[in-house]
Amino acid sequence: MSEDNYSLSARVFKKLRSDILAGTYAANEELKEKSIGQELGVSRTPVREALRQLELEGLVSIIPNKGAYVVGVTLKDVRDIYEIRSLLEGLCAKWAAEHITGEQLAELEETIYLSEFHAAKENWEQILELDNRFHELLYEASQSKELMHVLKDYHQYVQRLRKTTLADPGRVKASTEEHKKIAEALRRRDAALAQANASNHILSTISNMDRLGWENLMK
Amino acid sequence: MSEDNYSLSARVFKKLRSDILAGTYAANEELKEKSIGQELGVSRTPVREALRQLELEGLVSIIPNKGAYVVGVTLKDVRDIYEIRSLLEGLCAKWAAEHITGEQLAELEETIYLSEFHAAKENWEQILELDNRFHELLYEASQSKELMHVLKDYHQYVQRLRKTTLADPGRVKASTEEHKKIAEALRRRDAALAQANASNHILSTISNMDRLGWENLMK
DNA sequence: CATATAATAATTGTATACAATTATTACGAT
DNA sequence: ATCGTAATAATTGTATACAATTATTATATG
Repeated sequence: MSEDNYSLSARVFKKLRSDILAGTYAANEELKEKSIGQELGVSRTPVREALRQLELEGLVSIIPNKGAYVVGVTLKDVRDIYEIRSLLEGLCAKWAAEHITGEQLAELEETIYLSEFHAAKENWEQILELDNRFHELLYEASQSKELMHVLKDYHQYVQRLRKTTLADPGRVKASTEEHKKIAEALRRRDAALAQANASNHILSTISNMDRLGWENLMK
Repeated sequence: MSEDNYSLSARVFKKLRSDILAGTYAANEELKEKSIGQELGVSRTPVREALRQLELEGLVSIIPNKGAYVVGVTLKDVRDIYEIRSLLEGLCAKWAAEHITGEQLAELEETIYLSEFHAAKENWEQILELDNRFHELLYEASQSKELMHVLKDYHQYVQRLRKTTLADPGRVKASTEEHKKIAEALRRRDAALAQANASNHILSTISNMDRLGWENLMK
């Protein structure tokens, strides 16, 4: 397990979440506190805390006095989440249009500029990082704690897929163009346009995945 | 604390969440594991598990090795959540239009019928229960695990306010009419209309709260 | 052989003990 | 008196011990 300075609970939580999302465990597989603790070299206590958190995330189902079971993430789940995100990223952009600062706008445009730079060199890691940064900036600019909270959750959720989809030159180019349109609308303070552009941006991600074939993406 | 057969962790979680949402604790107030455990007559273990869960819900902020602090729910938070819900309940109704069964539709209409009955008698408790039932039925009919998950979360979140707003004869009547419109659209399998009606239903709840004055609602 | 039931083991739930970290107090130097 | 620092206390983090519950096995009975 990673050797950073997070608590054991937090590390177990991250590890399990990542493994579940990566499909390491079969759906409905039982997660026994003892065995997981042994695998990760920790006691049951941090494992229990992690499992309780995963239950709230909906990745694990806990039956009292019985056990914790993996709730698999299906293709439909991911699709639904993108549909939900489409609406919420739209709302986020709308609110961002009303609140974004010049500084934030400049940062936003910088991520676009850098994306084009790294796209030419096919630096997929940096591109993914910049894409994350773009969206996180929008979340902050929305000035809504609640919206930021739910969107960050979903963002984590689909992180694994994003790695695949953003390693495609064609999609990166299209995605960057969509980011540009969002930024333009924000600069014009056109809330409705920003909303539509941001919403469509997520919808076109879905189309792209349809094109690539979800089955491969989900492995 | 309630004497049902849930685990201590679950009971502490519910109690703390309810207290935080009810404004029992001041914003940024520190929640010490020992004192909370003593108040509730349990050890630190279930308290810790509850606090970790509340952190994920965004109701508590945990600083490693320091402590857990209450994240207050502001008026703006609640407003934002209703805006978010407006979009998601719309999406939910759209999907429900595509998947709802005759049986579910019948149940939905029954809640409307019973609401009118209890409205006449001003049985606020039953009305709230029926309103909950109406929305939960929609969640199920959407056939989307993810949408159901997020909507149920928000539903819990604003539960306290709903008690107040649904104890107003005028609002109950209007709300029931809106439920009727949603059900009608579902019966016609008109997804777009169902979406619009459900979305507007939440928006009119916001208007109603504006009318009543949020300050009073939040106490 | 199939089934019911008692005995045993395994697992989760909770409390407590100890370790690590942070907060508070006491005390001395300037 | 103020600041810095050591000593002490309080709090969180983790592991372990014990209790309660559930699962498994063994055994008896028809």
